[in-house]
Amino acid sequence: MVSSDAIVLAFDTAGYRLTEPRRALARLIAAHDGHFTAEELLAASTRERLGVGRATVFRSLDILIDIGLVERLDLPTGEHAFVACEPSHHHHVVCSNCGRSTDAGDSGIAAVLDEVARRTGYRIESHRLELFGLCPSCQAARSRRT
Amino acid sequence: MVSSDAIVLAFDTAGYRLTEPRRALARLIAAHDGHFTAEELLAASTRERLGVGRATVFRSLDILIDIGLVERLDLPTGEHAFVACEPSHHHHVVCSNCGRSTDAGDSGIAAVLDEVARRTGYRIESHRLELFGLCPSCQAARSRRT
DNA sequence: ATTTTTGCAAACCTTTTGCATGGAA
DNA sequence: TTCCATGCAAAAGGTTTGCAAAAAT
Repeated sequence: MVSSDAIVLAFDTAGYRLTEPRRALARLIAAHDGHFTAEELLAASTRERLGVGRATVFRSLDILIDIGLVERLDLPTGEHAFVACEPSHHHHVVCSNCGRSTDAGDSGIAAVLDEVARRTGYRIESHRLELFGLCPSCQAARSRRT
Repeated sequence: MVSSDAIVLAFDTAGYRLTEPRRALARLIAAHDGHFTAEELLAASTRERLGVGRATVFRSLDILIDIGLVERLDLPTGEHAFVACEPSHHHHVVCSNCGRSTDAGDSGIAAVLDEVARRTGYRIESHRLELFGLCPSCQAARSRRT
């Protein structure tokens, strides 16, 4: 969970101005505990009459991705979505039912990268790992229903 | 490397009709050894005057993804691209310089999935791993130039 | 003869851009 | 007061859809 303040602070630290639209988006993003699309963010801002324009949503997301506070996801459907995250490691498990996401830590991925480099001769520069599945509470809900 | 014939055969096996546009696309896809976008495929078909329409390109790619002969990639830039692949394992290393792709095998990913499931409690249903880096020949080319 | 597939063009959806205005430093 | 950021609306991409014609079975 990333706090609204952390996002605002990150804008500041990175040398961006603290504007009302950015504060508003920080709040909206922090309020989400799962992934969200740009459109959803825009819709939320419209719903609460925050008056943040479409372009600003995209521009802010770009900045946040740059800063490392938001990560872009590509859902299995091909849709683009985003999740807020701590600016360091980089893997999430996303619940395919409720959309909530959880940090997956390293879990041995570094070793996989080394192994792939060894086998293929490629010099690995970047990677993306996206995991989808049922979170514990959706599993429970599902078995309750059966 | 996937052959044109293998693709045509796969259409047949899966119960789709063997049409001229599909044969043509099979040839074009097999001719690519790196990743390609839908637009590039369309451009290639136009260039060779194969008269395959845009819609058919997208429709055929959808089918091939379904069958498992083509995989959708999301490049670090956010662009959608595709690669032909054997219909089983599922990881590629893509050269960030020339676009060529190579099979990365399993390399311990199954173990990572187990570890993530154990740590997070999620029941992992699917995952996507995309690796980007310099292929051996681009590495060589680069060091030659310095 | 029947059913699938196709090409075309238009519709759609998402993201980006240009530019004058407004706000932060 | 200077420069960055915003909103708007239009443009640009990329993908999908409706439909009548053409091709495969």
